[in-house]
Amino acid sequence: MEIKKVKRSEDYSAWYNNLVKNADLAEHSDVKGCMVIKPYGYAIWEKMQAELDRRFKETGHQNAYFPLFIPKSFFTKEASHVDGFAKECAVVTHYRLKVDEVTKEIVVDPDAKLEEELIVRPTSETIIWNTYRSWIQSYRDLPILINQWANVVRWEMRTRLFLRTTEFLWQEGHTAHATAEEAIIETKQMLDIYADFAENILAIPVIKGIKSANERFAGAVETYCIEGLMQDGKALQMGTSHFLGQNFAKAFDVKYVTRENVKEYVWATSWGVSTRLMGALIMSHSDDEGLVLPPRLAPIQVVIIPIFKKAEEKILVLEHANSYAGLLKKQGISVKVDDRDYQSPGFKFAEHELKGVPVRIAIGPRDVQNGTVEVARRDTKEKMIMDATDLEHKIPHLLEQIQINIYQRALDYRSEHLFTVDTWEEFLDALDNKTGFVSAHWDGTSETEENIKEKSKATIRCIPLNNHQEDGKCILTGKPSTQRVLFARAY
RNA sequence: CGGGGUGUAGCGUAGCCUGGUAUCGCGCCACAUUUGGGAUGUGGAGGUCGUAGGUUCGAAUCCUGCCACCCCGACCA
Repeated sequence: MEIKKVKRSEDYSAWYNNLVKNADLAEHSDVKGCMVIKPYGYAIWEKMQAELDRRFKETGHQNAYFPLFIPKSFFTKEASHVDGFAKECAVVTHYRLKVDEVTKEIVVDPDAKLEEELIVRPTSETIIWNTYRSWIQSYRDLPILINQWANVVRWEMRTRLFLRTTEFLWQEGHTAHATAEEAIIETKQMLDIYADFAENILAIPVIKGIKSANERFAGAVETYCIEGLMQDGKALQMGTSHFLGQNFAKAFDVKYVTRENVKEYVWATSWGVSTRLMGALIMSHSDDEGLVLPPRLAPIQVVIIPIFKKAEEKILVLEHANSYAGLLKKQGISVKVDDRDYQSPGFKFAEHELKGVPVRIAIGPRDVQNGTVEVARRDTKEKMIMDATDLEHKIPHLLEQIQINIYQRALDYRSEHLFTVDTWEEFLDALDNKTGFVSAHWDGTSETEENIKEKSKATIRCIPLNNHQEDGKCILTGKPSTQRVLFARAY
C-alpha cells in the first residue's frame, strides 16, 4: 500500500480521512454512509468500552439489551422526541424477498407487508420506557440503572468516518428514579464519568456544560454535555447526559406507588457516547506522521523492533527482545515484538508511528553488546538510549509521562483557543481568524441564538457548569445578559 | 436536496481533447543480495477500463441514460 501523505495544516479534512484509512482504523464500505471498522480501530473502541463499562458498573449500572426494531406507534408517543428524530429514521416495511418471475431478480415481496412498520432505533428511549412500564410498580423497583451497548441508525444527509455515520456504535444508559433530585444527581454523575474518561483516558480536556434549548436532546428537560476542541479549532460534542424529567414516564404511562401508597410518574435519565469518540481522539492528538494514542488507550503500548543482519544476530536479538517483552508484560504493559522479517526496520518505525504506538524500542546487535536499547516516544519523537536493566521501572513511568504530556498539550491548545469577547466584530474575528471557543454574552433567547448561528455559523456549545455570573450585553442584540456562554463552530 | 469531483489490477494513477482492447508506481509471488528511519536487482502473476445503450469496421476514448462513492453546504451526535 502506498501511503499518501497529506499535511494537517494544508487540508484538515483530507488529512483526517487519510489518517483513518492509513492507520488502519476504518474504511468506507459499499453501503452509503456506513463504515467498516477495522481490527485496529475496533481494538481502540474496545479499550474505550472496557474503561467506560467498568465505570458504569462501579456506579451500580447493569448491561442489558433491547431490540433493534421499534414499532412505529411507540415513536409517536413523545411529541418532541418524534420531532427530533422523524427526519432521520430508517423504516422496515416488509419481511420477505422473492424472485420476480419475469425479471428473475430479487425483489421485495409485496405480499409481505408488515402490519405495523418498524423503526430501526435511532436511540432507544421509547422501547425501553415501554418496557419499564411493566418492570415498575413500586418504589421498591427503583431505581433502575441500565446501560446497553448497541448500534443505532440515523439517516444523516452527510457522513464522515467516525464523526457521523449512518450506523454507529454507542452505549446508551437509561435510568428510572423515584425523585427528580435523584435523577438529576444521576445525570450529573454520568456527565462526570464521561469527563473523567475523556480527560484521564482519552487525554482530551473537556468543558462540562448545559445545552441551550435549541441544542437540547429531543424529549429532554435538560441536556448536559462535554465539549472538546479539535486541532482545527472546531468544537466536538463528545458525550451527553440527559435529565428527561417525567416526559417519557408520562408518554408511556410509567408510574410507581410511593411508600405513602400514592401513584407517581417516574423520573428518567439517559446518557450516551459513541464511536464519535474515535474521531475526537484522532483530531485531538494526531500529527502529520499519523495517529498519536494516549498510552492508557493504546492496544499496543510498546512495540519492540529487532534489528539484525545475519542469522545468528537475529537469534540473539530476538532472544533479548522477547525477554524484554516478557519483563514489560509482567508490568501489565501491552507489548508487541515486531519480528516480521520481510519488512525493514525503517518501514516498521514508520508504520507504528502511523498507528500511534506510544513507545518504540529498537534493539540491534550493538545494543545486545552494550546491554542497551533505543527508546523512542511517539508524542515528542524523542529518542534515548536506555540501559536494558532500566526498562522494567522506566517504561511504565515513561508511558505515564506520555499520557500526561498528550493531555497537557491538548489543554494548552484549548487554553490558547478560548477567547473572551464583548463585541460582534471581536466575535467574528475570533471565529474566523483565531478559531476555537468563544465566550460571549447572549440574551438567552432562541431567536438570538438562531440569528447568531445564521450570521456566524457558530452555535452555543454549552453554558459551562458553575458558570460565573456577570452582567453584560448580548453580543448580537445588546440586550442585558447575566452570563457568558461558549460559542464555537462545531462538527 | 443544491454545488463540485471521481469511477481503468488490491491501492494510487496515465491514456480520453486528436477512437486501433491499456501506462507507470506501490503492493503481491519467486529467487538473490539486504536490514540502526519507509531496501535493491532479476523474473512473474494480476484488468469484461462503474453500468446499460448508441455511433463506428473498430470505443477506456465520442454521444445518451443510469448507478455508486467522495468532497463542500443545508440537517444532525
